[in-house]
Amino acid sequence: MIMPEDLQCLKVIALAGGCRGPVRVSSQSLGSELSISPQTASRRLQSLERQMLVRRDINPDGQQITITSAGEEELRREYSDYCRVFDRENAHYVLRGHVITGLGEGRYYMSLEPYQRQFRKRLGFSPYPGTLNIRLDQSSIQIRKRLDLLEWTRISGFSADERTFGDVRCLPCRISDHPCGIVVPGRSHYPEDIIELVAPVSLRAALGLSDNDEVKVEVAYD
Amino acid sequence: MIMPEDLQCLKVIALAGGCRGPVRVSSQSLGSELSISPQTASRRLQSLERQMLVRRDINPDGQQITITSAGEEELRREYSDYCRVFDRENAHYVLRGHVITGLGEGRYYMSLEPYQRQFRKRLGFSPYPGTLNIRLDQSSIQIRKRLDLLEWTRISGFSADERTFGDVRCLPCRISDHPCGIVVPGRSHYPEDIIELVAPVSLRAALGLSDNDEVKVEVAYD
DNA sequence: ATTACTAGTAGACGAGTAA
DNA sequence: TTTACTCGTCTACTAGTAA
Repeated sequence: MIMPEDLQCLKVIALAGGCRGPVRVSSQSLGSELSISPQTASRRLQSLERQMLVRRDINPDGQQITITSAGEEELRREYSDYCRVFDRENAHYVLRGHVITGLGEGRYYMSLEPYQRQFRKRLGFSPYPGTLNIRLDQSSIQIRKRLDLLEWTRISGFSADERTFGDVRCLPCRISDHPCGIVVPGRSHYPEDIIELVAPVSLRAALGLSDNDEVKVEVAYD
Repeated sequence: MIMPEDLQCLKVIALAGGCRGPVRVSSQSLGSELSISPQTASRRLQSLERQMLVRRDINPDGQQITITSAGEEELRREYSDYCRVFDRENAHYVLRGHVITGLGEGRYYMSLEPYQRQFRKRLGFSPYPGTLNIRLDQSSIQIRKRLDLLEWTRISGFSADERTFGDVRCLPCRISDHPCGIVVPGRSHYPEDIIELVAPVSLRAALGLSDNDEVKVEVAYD
Protein backbone atom coordinates (compact mmCIF):
# COMPACT_ATOMS: atom_id res chain seq x y z
CA MET A 1 0.00 0.00 0.00
CA ILE A 2 1.19 3.44 -0.93
CA MET A 3 2.00 5.75 1.96
CA PRO A 4 -0.33 8.73 2.30
CA GLU A 5 2.50 11.26 2.05
CA ASP A 6 3.69 9.64 -1.16
CA LEU A 7 0.19 9.76 -2.56
CA GLN A 8 -0.13 13.41 -1.63
CA CYS A 9 3.09 14.06 -3.45
CA LEU A 10 1.93 12.14 -6.48
CA LYS A 11 -1.29 14.13 -6.56
CA VAL A 12 0.57 17.42 -6.64
CA ILE A 13 2.63 16.19 -9.58
CA ALA A 14 -0.56 15.06 -11.30
CA LEU A 15 -2.13 18.48 -10.77
CA ALA A 16 0.92 19.98 -12.45
CA GLY A 17 0.23 17.77 -15.45
CA GLY A 18 2.44 14.80 -14.65
CA CYS A 19 -0.06 12.35 -16.13
CA ARG A 20 -0.03 14.04 -19.49
CA GLY A 21 3.61 14.75 -20.03
CA PRO A 22 6.91 15.39 -18.29
CA VAL A 23 6.68 18.34 -15.92
CA ARG A 24 9.40 20.30 -14.25
CA VAL A 25 9.10 19.78 -10.52
CA SER A 26 12.01 20.84 -8.39
CA SER A 27 12.50 19.67 -4.84
CA GLN A 28 12.09 23.25 -3.75
CA SER A 29 8.84 23.93 -5.59
CA LEU A 30 7.39 20.64 -4.45
CA GLY A 31 8.57 21.30 -0.92
CA SER A 32 6.98 24.71 -0.70
CA GLU A 33 3.74 23.35 -2.13
CA LEU A 34 3.61 20.65 0.53
CA SER A 35 5.14 22.76 3.28
CA ILE A 36 8.09 20.45 3.68
CA SER A 37 11.81 20.97 3.25
CA PRO A 38 13.40 20.51 -0.17
CA GLN A 39 15.39 17.65 1.33
CA THR A 40 12.26 15.80 2.28
CA ALA A 41 10.66 16.59 -1.06
CA SER A 42 13.71 15.16 -2.78
CA ARG A 43 13.45 12.02 -0.68
CA ARG A 44 9.76 11.72 -1.57
CA LEU A 45 10.55 11.87 -5.26
CA GLN A 46 13.18 9.19 -4.84
CA SER A 47 10.63 7.11 -2.99
CA LEU A 48 8.06 7.50 -5.76
CA GLU A 49 10.66 6.54 -8.33
CA ARG A 50 11.64 3.47 -6.33
CA GLN A 51 8.01 2.42 -6.29
CA MET A 52 7.87 2.92 -10.07
CA LEU A 53 5.09 5.45 -9.72
CA VAL A 54 6.99 8.17 -11.55
CA ARG A 55 9.78 8.36 -14.04
CA ARG A 56 12.45 10.98 -13.55
CA ASP A 57 14.78 12.58 -16.07
CA ILE A 58 17.37 14.26 -13.94
CA ASN A 59 19.56 17.00 -15.30
CA PRO A 60 22.09 19.06 -13.41
CA ASP A 61 19.69 21.99 -13.46
CA GLY A 62 16.52 20.19 -12.45
CA GLN A 63 14.34 17.21 -13.24
CA GLN A 64 11.38 16.35 -15.42
CA ILE A 65 8.84 14.05 -13.88
CA THR A 66 6.32 11.81 -15.59
CA ILE A 67 3.73 9.76 -13.78
CA THR A 68 3.79 6.13 -14.87
CA SER A 69 0.72 4.03 -15.58
CA ALA A 70 1.14 2.44 -12.16
CA GLY A 71 1.20 5.90 -10.64
CA GLU A 72 -1.90 6.96 -12.50
CA GLU A 73 -3.61 3.78 -11.44
CA GLU A 74 -2.86 4.59 -7.84
CA LEU A 75 -4.38 8.03 -8.29
CA ARG A 76 -7.45 6.58 -9.93
CA ARG A 77 -7.93 4.22 -7.04
CA GLU A 78 -7.92 7.14 -4.67
CA TYR A 79 -10.21 9.10 -6.96
CA SER A 80 -12.74 6.29 -7.02
CA ASP A 81 -12.68 6.18 -3.24
CA TYR A 82 -13.67 9.82 -3.15
CA CYS A 83 -16.30 9.23 -5.81
CA ARG A 84 -17.79 6.58 -3.58
CA VAL A 85 -17.81 8.96 -0.64
CA PHE A 86 -19.65 11.64 -2.53
CA ASP A 87 -21.79 9.46 -4.74
CA ARG A 88 -25.37 10.61 -4.30
CA GLU A 89 -26.70 7.22 -5.26
CA ASN A 90 -25.82 5.47 -2.07
CA ALA A 91 -26.37 8.46 0.15
CA HIS A 92 -28.02 6.98 3.16
CA TYR A 93 -28.27 9.18 6.19
CA VAL A 94 -29.00 8.06 9.71
CA LEU A 95 -30.35 10.31 12.45
CA ARG A 96 -30.61 9.22 16.05
CA GLY A 97 -32.64 10.83 18.76
CA HIS A 98 -35.32 10.45 21.41
CA VAL A 99 -39.06 10.83 21.26
CA ILE A 100 -40.43 14.00 22.84
CA THR A 101 -43.87 15.52 23.10
CA GLY A 102 -44.48 18.39 20.70
CA LEU A 103 -46.77 21.37 21.07
CA GLY A 104 -49.64 19.67 19.34
CA GLU A 105 -49.40 22.05 16.41
CA GLY A 106 -48.51 19.22 14.10
CA ARG A 107 -51.76 17.51 14.83
CA TYR A 108 -53.69 20.63 13.84
CA TYR A 109 -51.81 21.37 10.66
CA MET A 110 -51.83 17.81 9.45
CA SER A 111 -55.59 17.72 9.75
CA LEU A 112 -56.02 20.54 7.23
CA GLU A 113 -57.34 19.34 3.91
CA PRO A 114 -55.04 21.35 1.59
CA TYR A 115 -51.96 20.00 3.33
CA GLN A 116 -53.38 16.48 3.42
CA ARG A 117 -54.13 16.55 -0.28
CA GLN A 118 -50.60 17.60 -1.19
CA PHE A 119 -48.97 15.06 1.07
CA ARG A 120 -51.11 12.36 -0.49
CA LYS A 121 -50.03 13.45 -3.93
CA ARG A 122 -46.32 13.97 -3.21
CA LEU A 123 -45.54 11.31 -0.63
CA GLY A 124 -48.18 8.79 -1.55
CA PHE A 125 -49.97 8.71 1.75
CA SER A 126 -52.46 10.72 3.77
CA PRO A 127 -50.71 11.94 6.88
CA TYR A 128 -52.03 10.74 10.19
CA PRO A 129 -53.14 13.89 12.00
CA GLY A 130 -50.25 14.28 14.35
CA THR A 131 -46.47 14.36 14.14
CA LEU A 132 -43.80 12.46 15.98
CA ASN A 133 -41.35 14.89 17.51
CA ILE A 134 -37.78 13.77 18.00
CA ARG A 135 -34.93 15.47 19.82
CA LEU A 136 -31.74 14.60 17.96
CA ASP A 137 -28.62 13.33 19.63
CA GLN A 138 -25.76 15.78 19.63
CA SER A 139 -23.88 14.04 16.85
CA SER A 140 -26.95 13.76 14.66
CA ILE A 141 -27.47 17.48 14.59
CA GLN A 142 -24.60 17.83 12.13
CA ILE A 143 -26.15 15.20 9.92
CA ARG A 144 -29.50 16.97 10.07
CA LYS A 145 -27.89 20.12 8.67
CA ARG A 146 -26.62 18.27 5.67
CA LEU A 147 -30.08 17.06 4.78
CA ASP A 148 -30.91 20.63 3.80
CA LEU A 149 -28.80 20.09 0.71
CA LEU A 150 -30.99 17.26 -0.50
CA GLU A 151 -34.11 17.67 -2.57
CA TRP A 152 -37.08 18.36 -0.37
CA THR A 153 -40.64 18.21 -1.57
CA ARG A 154 -42.34 21.58 -1.34
CA ILE A 155 -45.85 21.62 0.11
CA SER A 156 -47.52 24.90 -0.77
CA GLY A 157 -49.21 27.09 1.76
CA PHE A 158 -52.74 28.43 1.39
CA SER A 159 -55.24 30.81 2.91
CA ALA A 160 -58.43 29.82 4.68
CA ASP A 161 -60.69 31.30 7.35
CA GLU A 162 -58.82 34.58 7.09
CA ARG A 163 -55.60 32.85 8.12
CA THR A 164 -52.48 32.21 6.08
CA PHE A 165 -50.81 28.83 6.23
CA GLY A 166 -47.21 28.87 5.07
CA ASP A 167 -45.19 26.61 2.83
CA VAL A 168 -43.83 23.42 4.30
CA ARG A 169 -41.03 21.26 3.02
CA CYS A 170 -40.85 17.55 3.45
CA LEU A 171 -38.17 14.89 3.05
CA PRO A 172 -39.20 11.25 2.65
CA CYS A 173 -37.58 8.93 5.17
CA ARG A 174 -38.14 5.79 7.16
CA ILE A 175 -38.36 4.86 10.78
CA SER A 176 -38.13 1.13 11.48
CA ASP A 177 -39.29 0.40 7.93
CA HIS A 178 -42.30 2.66 8.24
CA PRO A 179 -42.34 5.19 5.41
CA CYS A 180 -42.64 8.72 6.71
CA GLY A 181 -41.43 12.24 6.08
CA ILE A 182 -39.54 14.92 7.94
CA VAL A 183 -41.57 18.10 7.82
CA VAL A 184 -40.20 21.58 8.34
CA PRO A 185 -42.28 24.75 8.26
CA GLY A 186 -41.32 27.13 5.51
CA ARG A 187 -39.59 30.13 6.86
CA SER A 188 -40.04 30.16 10.60
CA HIS A 189 -36.91 29.36 12.55
CA TYR A 190 -37.02 25.84 13.73
CA PRO A 191 -34.80 24.43 16.48
CA GLU A 192 -31.95 22.55 14.88
CA ASP A 193 -32.04 19.65 17.31
CA ILE A 194 -35.67 18.72 16.69
CA ILE A 195 -37.33 16.98 13.78
CA GLU A 196 -40.97 16.27 13.22
CA LEU A 197 -42.22 13.24 11.32
CA VAL A 198 -45.44 12.67 9.40
CA ALA A 199 -46.58 9.18 8.52
CA PRO A 200 -49.69 7.41 7.25
CA VAL A 201 -50.24 6.00 10.73
CA SER A 202 -49.63 7.03 14.29
CA LEU A 203 -45.98 6.15 14.73
CA ARG A 204 -46.32 6.23 18.50
CA ALA A 205 -49.01 3.56 18.30
CA ALA A 206 -47.48 1.53 15.47
CA LEU A 207 -44.06 1.32 17.07
CA GLY A 208 -45.22 1.41 20.68
CA LEU A 209 -43.19 4.52 21.37
CA SER A 210 -43.25 6.61 24.51
CA ASP A 211 -41.45 9.80 25.41
CA ASN A 212 -37.70 9.42 25.66
CA ASP A 213 -37.58 6.17 23.66
CA GLU A 214 -34.60 6.05 21.33
CA VAL A 215 -35.35 6.09 17.60
CA LYS A 216 -33.40 5.92 14.38
CA VAL A 217 -34.54 7.82 11.28
CA GLU A 218 -33.12 6.84 7.93
CA VAL A 219 -33.04 8.94 4.80
CA ALA A 220 -32.23 7.02 1.65
CA TYR A 221 -31.74 9.35 -1.26
CA ASP A 222 -32.69 7.50 -4.39
CA MET B 1 -3.11 22.27 6.19
CA ILE B 2 -4.33 18.84 7.11
CA MET B 3 -1.66 16.15 7.32
CA PRO B 4 -1.91 13.46 4.64
CA GLU B 5 -2.16 10.65 7.18
CA ASP B 6 -5.04 12.43 8.90
CA LEU B 7 -6.78 12.90 5.59
CA GLN B 8 -6.33 9.24 4.75
CA CYS B 9 -7.88 8.38 8.09
CA LEU B 10 -10.77 10.76 7.49
CA LYS B 11 -11.41 9.21 4.10
CA VAL B 12 -11.69 5.73 5.59
CA ILE B 13 -14.24 7.01 8.08
CA ALA B 14 -16.13 8.68 5.26
CA LEU B 15 -16.17 5.45 3.28
CA ALA B 16 -17.69 3.76 6.30
CA GLY B 17 -20.47 6.35 6.18
CA GLY B 18 -19.12 8.93 8.61
CA CYS B 19 -20.53 11.81 6.58
CA ARG B 20 -24.05 10.48 6.80
CA GLY B 21 -24.32 9.39 10.38
CA PRO B 22 -22.34 8.19 13.37
CA VAL B 23 -20.36 5.06 12.55
CA ARG B 24 -18.66 2.60 14.83
CA VAL B 25 -14.94 2.76 14.15
CA SER B 26 -12.66 1.11 16.65
CA SER B 27 -8.97 1.82 16.87
CA GLN B 28 -8.35 -1.76 15.91
CA SER B 29 -10.58 -1.84 12.85
CA LEU B 30 -9.21 1.49 11.67
CA GLY B 31 -5.68 0.32 12.35
CA SER B 32 -6.01 -2.87 10.38
CA GLU B 33 -7.60 -0.97 7.50
CA LEU B 34 -4.67 1.42 7.37
CA SER B 35 -2.03 -1.15 8.33
CA ILE B 36 -1.07 0.74 11.46
CA SER B 37 -1.19 -0.20 15.11
CA PRO B 38 -4.35 0.40 17.13
CA GLN B 39 -2.36 2.81 19.24
CA THR B 40 -1.53 4.96 16.26
CA ALA B 41 -5.07 4.71 14.98
CA SER B 42 -6.30 5.93 18.35
CA ARG B 43 -3.90 8.85 18.20
CA ARG B 44 -5.10 9.70 14.71
CA LEU B 45 -8.68 9.83 15.90
CA GLN B 46 -7.68 12.09 18.76
CA SER B 47 -5.88 14.27 16.27
CA LEU B 48 -8.92 14.50 13.99
CA GLU B 49 -11.08 15.40 16.96
CA ARG B 50 -8.65 18.09 18.05
CA GLN B 51 -8.83 19.57 14.56
CA MET B 52 -12.65 19.50 14.80
CA LEU B 53 -12.86 17.32 11.72
CA VAL B 54 -14.81 14.60 13.51
CA ARG B 55 -17.02 14.32 16.51
CA ARG B 56 -16.59 11.35 18.81
CA ASP B 57 -19.02 9.74 21.20
CA ILE B 58 -16.85 7.52 23.31
CA ASN B 59 -18.29 4.66 25.29
CA PRO B 60 -16.40 2.10 27.33
CA ASP B 61 -17.04 -0.47 24.63
CA GLY B 62 -16.14 1.60 21.59
CA GLN B 63 -16.80 4.92 19.91
CA GLN B 64 -19.16 6.37 17.36
CA ILE B 65 -17.63 8.81 14.93
CA THR B 66 -19.33 11.51 12.90
CA ILE B 67 -17.54 13.65 10.36
CA THR B 68 -18.19 17.33 10.93
CA SER B 69 -18.93 19.86 8.21
CA ALA B 70 -15.33 21.01 8.41
CA GLY B 71 -14.22 17.44 7.91
CA GLU B 72 -16.49 16.95 4.94
CA GLU B 73 -15.24 20.21 3.50
CA GLU B 74 -11.68 18.93 3.73
CA LEU B 75 -12.69 15.76 1.92
CA ARG B 76 -14.45 17.75 -0.77
CA ARG B 77 -11.35 19.83 -1.32
CA GLU B 78 -9.37 16.68 -1.91
CA TYR B 79 -12.08 15.27 -4.11
CA SER B 80 -12.07 18.36 -6.28
CA ASP B 81 -8.30 18.05 -6.67
CA TYR B 82 -8.76 14.57 -8.05
CA CYS B 83 -11.57 15.76 -10.28
CA ARG B 84 -9.20 18.31 -11.73
CA VAL B 85 -6.58 15.64 -12.33
CA PHE B 86 -8.96 13.43 -14.22
CA ASP B 87 -11.07 16.07 -15.89
CA ARG B 88 -11.09 15.26 -19.58
CA GLU B 89 -11.78 18.86 -20.48
CA ASN B 90 -8.34 20.13 -19.79
CA ALA B 91 -6.56 17.00 -20.91
CA HIS B 92 -3.55 18.35 -22.68
CA TYR B 93 -0.83 15.87 -23.48
CA VAL B 94 2.73 16.70 -24.41
CA LEU B 95 5.08 14.37 -26.25
CA ARG B 96 8.75 15.12 -26.73
CA GLY B 97 11.08 13.49 -29.19
CA HIS B 98 13.53 13.94 -32.02
CA VAL B 99 13.03 14.01 -35.75
CA ILE B 100 14.16 10.89 -37.60
CA THR B 101 13.98 9.75 -41.18
CA GLY B 102 11.26 7.23 -41.87
CA LEU B 103 11.15 4.52 -44.50
CA GLY B 104 9.35 6.72 -46.99
CA GLU B 105 6.23 4.62 -46.74
CA GLY B 106 4.30 7.52 -45.32
CA ARG B 107 4.95 9.51 -48.44
CA TYR B 108 3.49 6.74 -50.59
CA TYR B 109 0.42 6.10 -48.52
CA MET B 110 -0.44 9.75 -48.03
CA SER B 111 -0.42 10.24 -51.76
CA LEU B 112 -3.24 7.75 -52.28
CA GLU B 113 -6.51 9.41 -53.18
CA PRO B 114 -8.85 7.38 -50.91
CA TYR B 115 -6.73 8.19 -47.87
CA GLN B 116 -6.38 11.83 -48.91
CA ARG B 117 -10.11 12.21 -49.34
CA GLN B 118 -10.84 10.85 -45.87
CA PHE B 119 -8.20 12.95 -44.18
CA ARG B 120 -9.62 16.03 -45.86
CA LYS B 121 -13.06 15.15 -44.60
CA ARG B 122 -12.12 14.16 -41.05
CA LEU B 123 -9.22 16.44 -40.22
CA GLY B 124 -10.06 19.32 -42.49
CA PHE B 125 -6.91 19.29 -44.57
CA SER B 126 -5.34 17.38 -47.41
CA PRO B 127 -2.24 15.68 -46.11
CA TYR B 128 1.05 16.69 -47.57
CA PRO B 129 2.42 13.54 -49.18
CA GLY B 130 4.95 12.57 -46.57
CA THR B 131 5.02 12.10 -42.83
CA LEU B 132 7.26 13.47 -40.13
CA ASN B 133 8.71 10.63 -38.11
CA ILE B 134 9.60 11.27 -34.49
CA ARG B 135 11.43 9.07 -32.04
CA LEU B 136 9.94 9.74 -28.64
CA ASP B 137 11.99 10.47 -25.55
CA GLN B 138 11.96 7.70 -23.02
CA SER B 139 9.54 9.46 -20.69
CA SER B 140 7.14 10.34 -23.50
CA ILE B 141 6.62 6.72 -24.40
CA GLN B 142 4.39 6.30 -21.37
CA ILE B 143 2.36 9.31 -22.40
CA ARG B 144 2.05 7.92 -25.90
CA LYS B 145 0.44 4.77 -24.53
CA ARG B 146 -2.23 6.75 -22.77
CA LEU B 147 -3.25 8.44 -25.99
CA ASP B 148 -4.68 5.10 -27.12
CA LEU B 149 -7.51 5.68 -24.68
CA LEU B 150 -8.58 8.87 -26.44
CA GLU B 151 -10.93 9.04 -29.39
CA TRP B 152 -9.05 8.48 -32.61
CA THR B 153 -10.50 9.16 -36.01
CA ARG B 154 -10.78 6.02 -38.06
CA ILE B 155 -9.63 6.21 -41.66
CA SER B 156 -11.00 3.24 -43.61
CA GLY B 157 -8.83 1.02 -45.74
CA PHE B 158 -9.62 0.13 -49.34
CA SER B 159 -8.53 -2.08 -52.21
CA ALA B 160 -6.88 -0.91 -55.40
CA ASP B 161 -4.54 -2.36 -57.99
CA GLU B 162 -5.00 -5.82 -56.52
CA ARG B 163 -3.60 -4.60 -53.22
CA THR B 164 -5.31 -4.12 -49.90
CA PHE B 165 -4.69 -0.98 -47.89
CA GLY B 166 -5.60 -1.29 -44.24
CA ASP B 167 -7.41 0.92 -41.82
CA VAL B 168 -5.51 3.79 -40.27
CA ARG B 169 -6.33 5.73 -37.15
CA CYS B 170 -5.47 9.33 -36.59
CA LEU B 171 -5.38 11.69 -33.63
CA PRO B 172 -5.46 15.47 -34.21
CA CYS B 173 -2.58 17.30 -32.59
CA ARG B 174 -0.29 20.28 -32.96
CA ILE B 175 3.37 20.86 -33.42
CA SER B 176 4.48 24.46 -32.87
CA ASP B 177 0.94 25.68 -33.60
CA HIS B 178 0.77 23.75 -36.85
CA PRO B 179 -2.30 21.53 -36.90
CA CYS B 180 -1.44 17.94 -37.71
CA GLY B 181 -2.34 14.39 -36.84
CA ILE B 182 -0.63 11.35 -35.43
CA VAL B 183 -1.27 8.43 -37.77
CA VAL B 184 -1.02 4.79 -36.83
CA PRO B 185 -1.62 1.89 -39.21
CA GLY B 186 -4.53 -0.28 -38.23
CA ARG B 187 -3.38 -3.57 -36.92
CA SER B 188 0.27 -3.98 -37.73
CA HIS B 189 2.55 -3.69 -34.75
CA TYR B 190 4.10 -0.33 -34.63
CA PRO B 191 7.16 0.55 -32.56
CA GLU B 192 6.01 2.24 -29.39
CA ASP B 193 8.73 4.86 -29.39
CA ILE B 194 7.93 6.27 -32.82
CA ILE B 195 5.10 8.47 -34.00
CA GLU B 196 4.33 9.65 -37.50
CA LEU B 197 2.68 12.97 -38.23
CA VAL B 198 0.58 14.09 -41.17
CA ALA B 199 0.00 17.78 -41.84
CA PRO B 200 -1.31 20.00 -44.62
CA VAL B 201 2.24 21.11 -45.34
CA SER B 202 5.71 19.67 -45.16
CA LEU B 203 6.53 20.09 -41.50
CA ARG B 204 10.23 19.67 -42.18
CA ALA B 205 10.10 22.63 -44.54
CA ALA B 206 7.64 24.74 -42.56
CA LEU B 207 9.53 24.41 -39.30
CA GLY B 208 13.00 24.08 -40.77
CA LEU B 209 13.50 20.71 -39.16
CA SER B 210 16.38 18.33 -39.73
CA ASP B 211 17.08 14.90 -38.37
CA ASN B 212 17.67 14.81 -34.64
CA ASP B 213 16.04 18.19 -33.98
CA GLU B 214 14.00 18.19 -30.81
CA VAL B 215 10.25 18.61 -31.24
CA LYS B 216 7.22 18.86 -28.98
CA VAL B 217 3.86 17.44 -30.02
CA GLU B 218 0.75 18.58 -28.17
CA VAL B 219 -2.58 16.80 -28.05
CA ALA B 220 -5.42 18.92 -26.72
CA TYR B 221 -8.51 16.87 -26.22
CA ASP B 222 -11.49 19.11 -26.60
C1' DA C 1 -13.50 -6.43 24.12
C1' DT C 2 -12.59 -1.12 24.26
C1' DT C 3 -9.52 3.82 24.77
C1' DA C 4 -5.36 5.97 25.91
C1' DC C 5 -1.58 6.42 28.72
C1' DT C 6 3.87 5.83 29.27
C1' DA C 7 8.27 4.15 27.73
C1' DG C 8 11.69 3.09 24.53
C1' DT C 9 13.12 2.91 19.94
C1' DA C 10 13.16 3.36 15.03
C1' DG C 11 12.81 6.34 11.46
C1' DA C 12 11.72 10.68 9.34
C1' DC C 13 12.93 15.34 9.43
C1' DG C 14 15.72 19.63 8.32
C1' DA C 15 20.54 21.62 8.31
C1' DG C 16 24.73 21.56 6.25
C1' DT C 17 27.52 20.26 2.36
C1' DA C 18 29.23 18.31 -1.97
C1' DA C 19 28.85 17.77 -6.79
C1' DT D 1 20.55 27.35 -9.08
C1' DT D 2 19.83 22.15 -8.98
C1' DT D 3 19.96 16.84 -6.60
C1' DA D 4 21.18 14.06 -2.87
C1' DC D 5 24.36 12.82 0.48
C1' DT D 6 25.54 12.62 5.86
C1' DC D 7 24.53 13.86 10.44
C1' DG D 8 22.20 14.96 14.69
C1' DT D 9 17.69 15.76 16.57
C1' DC D 10 13.20 15.00 17.46
C1' DT D 11 9.01 13.36 16.11
C1' DA D 12 6.01 9.36 15.63
C1' DC D 13 5.74 4.76 15.93
C1' DT D 14 4.83 0.13 18.43
C1' DA D 15 4.74 -2.43 22.76
C1' DG D 16 3.18 -2.81 27.23
C1' DT D 17 -0.16 -1.49 30.69
C1' DA D 18 -4.05 0.66 33.06
C1' DA D 19 -8.75 1.79 33.31
